[in-house]
Amino acid sequence: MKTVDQLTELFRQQGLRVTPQRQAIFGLLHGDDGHPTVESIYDAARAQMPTISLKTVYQTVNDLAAMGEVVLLDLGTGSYRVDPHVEDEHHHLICTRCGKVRDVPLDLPDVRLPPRYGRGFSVSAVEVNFRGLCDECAAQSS
Amino acid sequence: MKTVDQLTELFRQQGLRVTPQRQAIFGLLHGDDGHPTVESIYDAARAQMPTISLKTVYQTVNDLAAMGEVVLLDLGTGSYRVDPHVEDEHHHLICTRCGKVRDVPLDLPDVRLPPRYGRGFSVSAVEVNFRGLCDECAAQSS
DNA sequence: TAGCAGCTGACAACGATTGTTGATAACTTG
DNA sequence: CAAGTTATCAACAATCGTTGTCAGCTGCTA
Repeated sequence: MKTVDQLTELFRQQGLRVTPQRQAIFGLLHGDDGHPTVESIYDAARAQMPTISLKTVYQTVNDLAAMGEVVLLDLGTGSYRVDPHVEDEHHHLICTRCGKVRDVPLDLPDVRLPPRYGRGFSVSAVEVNFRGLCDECAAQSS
Repeated sequence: MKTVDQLTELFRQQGLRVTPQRQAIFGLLHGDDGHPTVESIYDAARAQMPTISLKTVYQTVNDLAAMGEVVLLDLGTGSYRVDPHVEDEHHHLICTRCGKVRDVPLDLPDVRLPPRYGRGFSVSAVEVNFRGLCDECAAQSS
């Protein structure tokens, strides 16, 4: 994830204006190594800037995703997860109960589509999802 | 996918009643080797039974999923895909444009979570998604 | 400093899915 | 075979996450 200044510069280069709201979101994402939902970014942003709207957060996050500075993950948890970690290829570990997501820096040269089954498709990405329970949720589900 | 008669028996064993609507859905799923959406099952069912409701289809599909006779896939295409193929382990090839899904009967003994990254999680499933464009969509996106 | 592109934020729409409800239909007991 | 109980049916509306609309305003650029 780039710094606030780098993202500011990037937005200007793209002809997008840099507002205090957007900079607040940049800062929140830069310091976050998790996979926040848009809603949780919104909550954190409101702590600094009570009038910011959820729409603005969605818009900024979508702009960042369009530039490739962030990835919007749809992992079946009901809402997008914003992944600021775009530098290295990695996969995900997902708690099926609470929705927690953890990075798995897994390099899988062997995970390749057998040519026989790939006919008629041009594959551009492979994603691997490990699903299970995190310790906290496993402890709860007594 | 079990036959209509097998599913009828299974529903009775579970204490669920077998209605004509449910049997129609059983028949549609048994003859389908694709990955229909709930909506498309609804459309097909209405051809036989014009008064069936979408809610009934959802309910029946959820019941089947709870029994493990079907898997509800959330592949980021915006709606569930019903996968009647539960006998063998397999993964999926997904067209990012039209949402078409194809089975990939891939056995991946090597896709295992490195223990180092699995701490604090008990993994119960691994899913591999190959994303790309099917030939029809690739031809369209000129 | 002025002007304007375009962002902000309140509101409502949207699609997919689920909850609620009166009426109806299917199993079960006699 | 008949009656009662119970769960399903299907219409309606709510819900959730996300996106569209639009008037007003703000920050860039000249």
